[in-house]
Amino acid sequence: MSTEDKENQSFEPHENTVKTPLKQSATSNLFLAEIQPAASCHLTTPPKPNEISSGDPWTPTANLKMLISAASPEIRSREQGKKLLDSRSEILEEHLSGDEYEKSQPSRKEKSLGLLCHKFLARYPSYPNLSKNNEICLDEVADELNVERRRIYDIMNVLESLHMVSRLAKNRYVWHGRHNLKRTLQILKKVAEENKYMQQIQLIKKRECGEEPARDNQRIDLMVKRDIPSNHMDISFVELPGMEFRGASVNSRKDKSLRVMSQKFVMLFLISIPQVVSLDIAAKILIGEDHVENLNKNKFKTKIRRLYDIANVLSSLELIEKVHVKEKKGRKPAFKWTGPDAFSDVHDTPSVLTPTTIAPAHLVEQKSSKEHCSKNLFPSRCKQGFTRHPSLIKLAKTTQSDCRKIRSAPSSPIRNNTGQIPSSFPSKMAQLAAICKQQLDEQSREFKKTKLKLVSSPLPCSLALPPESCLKSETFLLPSCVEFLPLTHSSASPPILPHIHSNVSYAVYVHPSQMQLATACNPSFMMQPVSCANVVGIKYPAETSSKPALGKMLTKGSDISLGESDTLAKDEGIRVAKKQEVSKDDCIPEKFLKRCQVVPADSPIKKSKSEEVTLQDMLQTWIPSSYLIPLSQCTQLGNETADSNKGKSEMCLAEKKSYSSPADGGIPVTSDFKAVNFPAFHITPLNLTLPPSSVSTVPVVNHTVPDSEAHSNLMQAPSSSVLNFTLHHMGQIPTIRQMSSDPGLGSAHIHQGEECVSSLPRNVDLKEGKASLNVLLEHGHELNGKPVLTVLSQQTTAPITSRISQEGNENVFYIPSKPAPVPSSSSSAPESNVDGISQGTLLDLQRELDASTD
DNA sequence: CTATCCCGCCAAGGC
DNA sequence: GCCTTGGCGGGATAG
Repeated sequence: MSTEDKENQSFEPHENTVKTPLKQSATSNLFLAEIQPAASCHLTTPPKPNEISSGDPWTPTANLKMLISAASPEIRSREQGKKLLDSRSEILEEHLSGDEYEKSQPSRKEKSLGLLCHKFLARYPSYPNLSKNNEICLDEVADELNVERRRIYDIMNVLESLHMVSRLAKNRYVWHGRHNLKRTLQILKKVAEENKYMQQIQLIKKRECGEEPARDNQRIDLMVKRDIPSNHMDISFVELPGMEFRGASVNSRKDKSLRVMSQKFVMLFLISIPQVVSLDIAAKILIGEDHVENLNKNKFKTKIRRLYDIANVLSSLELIEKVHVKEKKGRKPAFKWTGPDAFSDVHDTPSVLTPTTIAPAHLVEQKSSKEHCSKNLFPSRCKQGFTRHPSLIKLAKTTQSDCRKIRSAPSSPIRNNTGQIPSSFPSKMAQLAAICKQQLDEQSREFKKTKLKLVSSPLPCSLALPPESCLKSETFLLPSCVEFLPLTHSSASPPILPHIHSNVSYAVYVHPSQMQLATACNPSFMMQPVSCANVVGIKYPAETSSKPALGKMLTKGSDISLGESDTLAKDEGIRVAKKQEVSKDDCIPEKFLKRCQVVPADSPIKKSKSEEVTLQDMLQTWIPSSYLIPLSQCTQLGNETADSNKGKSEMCLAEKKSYSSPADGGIPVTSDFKAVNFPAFHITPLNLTLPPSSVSTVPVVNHTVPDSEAHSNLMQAPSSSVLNFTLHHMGQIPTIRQMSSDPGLGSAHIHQGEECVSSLPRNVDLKEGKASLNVLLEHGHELNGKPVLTVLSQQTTAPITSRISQEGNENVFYIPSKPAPVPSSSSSAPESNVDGISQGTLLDLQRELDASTD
């Protein structure tokens, strides 16, 4: 805590604050001093004057402390800090009379857990940038807030119960903010319902208010146990799917009762109507679940104490607020839920709980997560701790390994990115500061949303939205910002596809790995990377030419299954121009193989033909990390699209969507969309000098990749591809027409199964390109006369060398392969391959295709 | 007086 | 054995 912290706070003039009435100022200053020891000395006062002052005889404890301090430098430094305060205390004591001194002590309130939590929360944004380092070092926090670590643990446990933080390692947590909150609440509510908490509450209320007011707690306990399904007892910590394993290895304690208690407490609110829970009822319910046969007053008292602790934190989170309920006996302390509403049925809220664009295999994994969750919730009567599903241990290790990798990357603490409240505030001011801080965060987020809209980068609309509302969305999304950064890096991203408009041509960006994966997993779906651009032609089945469902496919949400895609592949004859010749063993990640196993190609799940299998389904299934790039109307995007999508994107943003990465090994992850403008350097591979305005019109949402970290994020590559692709299309990049071939890329482009080539290309050397483009053309024909798919990928570093040509009436287009790249270049500069398609090429292609469809 | 909850002891368990 | 973590309850303070 230093001056820099003050500087980035809007509460800078805290000096004035301490000029409050004298009596208050004493405490205030002390309070200030307590959390800001570096502050001017005249304001500082010791928090613990009675402790170990130099003249006092040493108590055994003090002696021990000294010994410990001597042994551990860290502790020593901590103790020195304390001593400093203590010495200040002495000094102050000398100058103040006993009475004054007592008054100078920070009041109990100023040391409350709630206030501490406020201060803690003020340090972090409610909705942090998930791609940044959001680590929390407990030592630092404790130091800066000038509290014992013990108190921080209390806060962390409650926050952890809401998945606002997760344990990363010893002494380290990750701040998630409220990104997970709604989802957590939904899960908790569902668990509460399954757990019949409502009945328990009613039962206890009946006991209290009814004919047996004097029932002893034991009797109630027995009643509850008898009336409530037995399997609810000993609910373990409710994990959030996708977060099960975070730091699991360091979650040594199996009985983190505060976390569990906190969750249960929250559950009570979520299922209560009205959402008011009195402490004693909560305590009784919580005790009841703990098999406390020998329930006694002390147990109850202790429970109440803990509930106060939890309630304080929840109050700081503004999830509950203190109220009093009046009863016969008088008024009882209670709390009212003021947090967001949670819809209990997770199935009904796919946009939140269920990935909207998940691949089929992921559904299976998600189910596993749910099972895992319920396993923890209902651990078959034996007390079960924080356990890991055995089948996912390996994945967890991978994830953690990735976590470590990420953590090892240069990063700085986020401490200052939101500013801190100057600690030198009276409690009310500090609370106000915390609250204002949160509001500012909110405003900041709103501002980002607005900005996002202005750059015409609409987000994918919620599945809950009527598809029509998104039909005009000319945007596509880059990989979603996986909520948990390590996962983001470690796994393929979920496919975030735009709402496909049948009248719009699309290109599909496929991540190189996905290219291989898709072909490996389903041979019937072949893609051909066309050289530098890795343009892959996908033949869309003719049977689906009447695709009314293109726009509504998103409504299927999580129902998208392999079966659909498989049906599509088999029944409707997906064919691909070429199959990339790749050794599966070489390039198929284990995860994906797993997926393939989980969902065999012959999946019996089939959909009736009446139910349209859509292009998007197909993509989601086989190219989970693909992105649709609308080819048409790009030039109109600037205004119309932005306007038409303004509201939609807002709506989309309003709800925190969670998507699961289909390729992350089954660990569902959530994502949060954020608009990030293309950093200028994304364009650099082309050596373009684009005015910001040009970039701003690019209807691209590139989230998760902060500019500063783009270099380390795999997902940034698509950005450049996409951007340049769009720029090509928009004609902002001069056309380069070249013929080339691409023997490189380590993958041979074997032209096979090409049934649709109706004419030979002018340049025989470019059969590969021809095949690919031929398919492309077919796409156009079959989707309302528009070309639909061009699959872009990026694996090369060679410059743009492609060309499109038209082959008479057949409209056979070429995107020839590029010249053989330098073998070693394939891994050097992924962005430079952006140039895969010549600038005017796509534009030309579009024009020609448009013309051909007339 | 009750309500509230700070405080820190001390044990569990990991390294 | 040290350290982190957190259960726990005494007892102080607020109302």
